[in-house]
Amino acid sequence: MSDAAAGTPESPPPSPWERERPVRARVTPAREPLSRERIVEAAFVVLDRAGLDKLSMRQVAAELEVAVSALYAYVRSKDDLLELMYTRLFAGFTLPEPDPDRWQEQVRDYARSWRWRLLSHRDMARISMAHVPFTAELLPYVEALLAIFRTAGLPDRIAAEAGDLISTYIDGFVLEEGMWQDRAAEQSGGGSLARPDWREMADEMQNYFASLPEGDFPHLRALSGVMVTDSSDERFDIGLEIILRGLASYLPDREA
Amino acid sequence: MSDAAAGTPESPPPSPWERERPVRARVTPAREPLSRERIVEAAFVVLDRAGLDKLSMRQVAAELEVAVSALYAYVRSKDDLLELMYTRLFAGFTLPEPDPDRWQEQVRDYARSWRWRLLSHRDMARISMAHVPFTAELLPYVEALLAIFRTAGLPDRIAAEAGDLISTYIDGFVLEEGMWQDRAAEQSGGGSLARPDWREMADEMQNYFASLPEGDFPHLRALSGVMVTDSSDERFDIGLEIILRGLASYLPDREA
DNA sequence: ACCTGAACACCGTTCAAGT
DNA sequence: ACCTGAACACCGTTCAAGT
Repeated sequence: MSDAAAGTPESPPPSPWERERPVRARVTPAREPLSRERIVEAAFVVLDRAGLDKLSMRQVAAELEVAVSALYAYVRSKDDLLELMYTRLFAGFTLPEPDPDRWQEQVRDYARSWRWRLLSHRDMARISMAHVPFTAELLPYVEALLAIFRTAGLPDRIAAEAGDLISTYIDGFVLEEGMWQDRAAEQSGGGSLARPDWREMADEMQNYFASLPEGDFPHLRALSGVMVTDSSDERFDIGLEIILRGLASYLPDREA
Repeated sequence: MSDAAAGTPESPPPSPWERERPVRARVTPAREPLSRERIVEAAFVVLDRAGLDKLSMRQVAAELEVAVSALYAYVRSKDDLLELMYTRLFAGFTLPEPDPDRWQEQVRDYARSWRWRLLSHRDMARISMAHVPFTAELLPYVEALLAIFRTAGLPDRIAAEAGDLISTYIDGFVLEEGMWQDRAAEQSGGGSLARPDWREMADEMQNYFASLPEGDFPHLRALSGVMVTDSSDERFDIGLEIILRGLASYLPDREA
């Protein structure tokens, strides 16, 4: 049917309740209406406060002071909500124009800032691991990363794998970071307001390794000092460097 | 108190119920008693049938034809059970004596067989990702892997990171494999008896990439043929090779 | 249009009670 | 000693009903 055929042109006739809205007789502060955005926001609040294992639709609803069932008008399922959170973590993220002479630095920058994003919300790496960025909203990021690898001159099969490899590395690394943090938190305090006591845990772990029987665990004992360090930034960069060197080995020899 | 002080020497007096056991008047087949081993076994059965999301203490109990509460005499919690499953996946796993001349092959063998172990049970990679092999039972495996890297001549900081990097890669790769399988299964059948239709899915994904607008996704389009292949074995080996080459770059130059 | 209340079919964990 | 039954405090999701 054409536009002309539809009786009222721009908008459908207002429903009885819509008509009453302009009055704005809100004595009580009248919360702003629900929306996907507000739900996702509340979900992040619950996530940071309680962790992924306690992130429930009911808790999100409570955070919004709304009945649980109300959420389902905006969100298909809990899985859907988690995917929205994953997608939102990319918001405002930018990848540079590929520069073949600086591809390693560009990948390093990407990896570091993606790690920071993951660290900005509790258990975010677990959510990230469970998703694959092949949705319409996220494909541009995949494209931009592949652009860096391909422009650098990596063979196609390597470039295709490189994105996956780097992403898995980042997610996996941050996931583990989170596990140590959780363990430190539950050890030192028990409650939610316990500060991680990160350093104390690293010391304890080093003592654990160092206390192993010499005959059975020579290598673990030897590495006890470097296995668990208090600066995980350094450990992150080392793993990243290993991957970058591996990738670089596939580059056709470049002449000056 | 000494042994002599305790009235009955070897064993405590039998309880009333223990006393009745020798009669063996079992008309009904009388299930063998519960044990950690039996519980873990049942958990694997439930896992393979229903997946991790539906693996519940109640389902495990049902599998054993026992009340849920009975499990808690053998297992501290569901987390504890998952850890036991993780540990059991290592059972019988062996790592070779480190041979500096064959370290790359040794790591390849390790990675491939660990991947096969993960693939032997549904969602096992997700369970693996959530754990760290620093328990008393699993430390020998960590030691053996570190032995390969250190004996090969890798610097300590690199060797310490290498184990983590490889393990994360394997878990992450298999995790993703599982996600594709799940997606293929729910697409092609819906029920539990649906065969994955793996190839069909790969084709569909390739078409998806190939159908993207040329201007916006030149690299994804160019790589559509290699991003999703029907043989993930090959993709696994490529990622592994990238890591191995990166590690090898830290080796002091070896003379012939 | 937008939200609530109640219900359904599940969870993990505890604990008194049975044999 | 070993297990059961019932209870508690939760889940995700649906759907008729309210305004």
